[in-house]
Amino acid sequence: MKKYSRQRELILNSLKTRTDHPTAEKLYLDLKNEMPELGIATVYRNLSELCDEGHIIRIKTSIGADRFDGNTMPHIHFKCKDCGEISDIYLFEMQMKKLDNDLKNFAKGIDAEASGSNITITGLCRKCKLNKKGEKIV
Amino acid sequence: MKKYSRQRELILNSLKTRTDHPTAEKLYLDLKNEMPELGIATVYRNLSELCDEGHIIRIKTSIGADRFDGNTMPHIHFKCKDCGEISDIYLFEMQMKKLDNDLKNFAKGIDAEASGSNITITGLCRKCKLNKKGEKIV
DNA sequence: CTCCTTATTGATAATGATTATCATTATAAT
DNA sequence: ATTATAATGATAATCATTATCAATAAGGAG
Repeated sequence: MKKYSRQRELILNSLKTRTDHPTAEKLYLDLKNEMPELGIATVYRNLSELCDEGHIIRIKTSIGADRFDGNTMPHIHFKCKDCGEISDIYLFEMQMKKLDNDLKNFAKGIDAEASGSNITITGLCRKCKLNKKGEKIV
Repeated sequence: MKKYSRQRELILNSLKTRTDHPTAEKLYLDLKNEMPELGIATVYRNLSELCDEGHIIRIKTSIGADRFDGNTMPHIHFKCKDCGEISDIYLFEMQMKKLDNDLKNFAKGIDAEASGSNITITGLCRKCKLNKKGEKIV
């Protein structure tokens, strides 16, 4: 039977309230301030469980450690090629439905049945776009 | 200055002709038959380079080692939740253009500039769908 | 409240995947 | 041929994550 734990609540709560997408280690270091006895294994363990249970989302990146996202509302991600930051992109319900429908049809094309999807757009974020412009001027 | 190497050619060639999406180790083991002196570090090294140069694609999976895809034609991936197999889904030019356009617009929504994307649909592949049906009958 | 079962923890060892190091070898220009 | 250096292969090192396990904490039952 599942038991309550302060650690798990802290981890989930923290992920639900912060809007960045921290790695397990970043989250561990941050939470260690609030709960110094916290162990890093506990963080990894709970993050994996919370993913399995669908309370949070694991984001694989092409380099480095996995990131975690407490926001389970359907959304897609944008990763900046320059600064590496990952941002959320929320779609309007209509857009999301259309996209969902498209993906389901693509899967049908190979006789498969879609149940989920993972979309990451890459490119330049707003900040890095501005930086690039600055470079050209000088 | 870039120099030719038999190993790199073998690796790239192999990936271009096979349609599965092998891990670095799988590829290494297969190629070791053709070239017994091949080292696994060489495989990892060349795979990373070939990715950087855009000749192949790295596929991150939610569990286990990265997979590599010699097919750089625009396409998306389908990963079966049951058997873990990764298949290619090719879109018609029209579909692809529409999808591309949609993604570019989503990025614009956060003032970002899209230059690429990574789409993986998850669900049940054809084979595993049939297996599931078989289970229910018995 | 106290006892008891067992889920969960934290420390750390182990693992898996990948990258770094470095002496040796292969490539290509002179 | 000679030479400069890119690339290799063996292996050590690193990084991220999971497994192990004794100690602790949660939450019934009596």
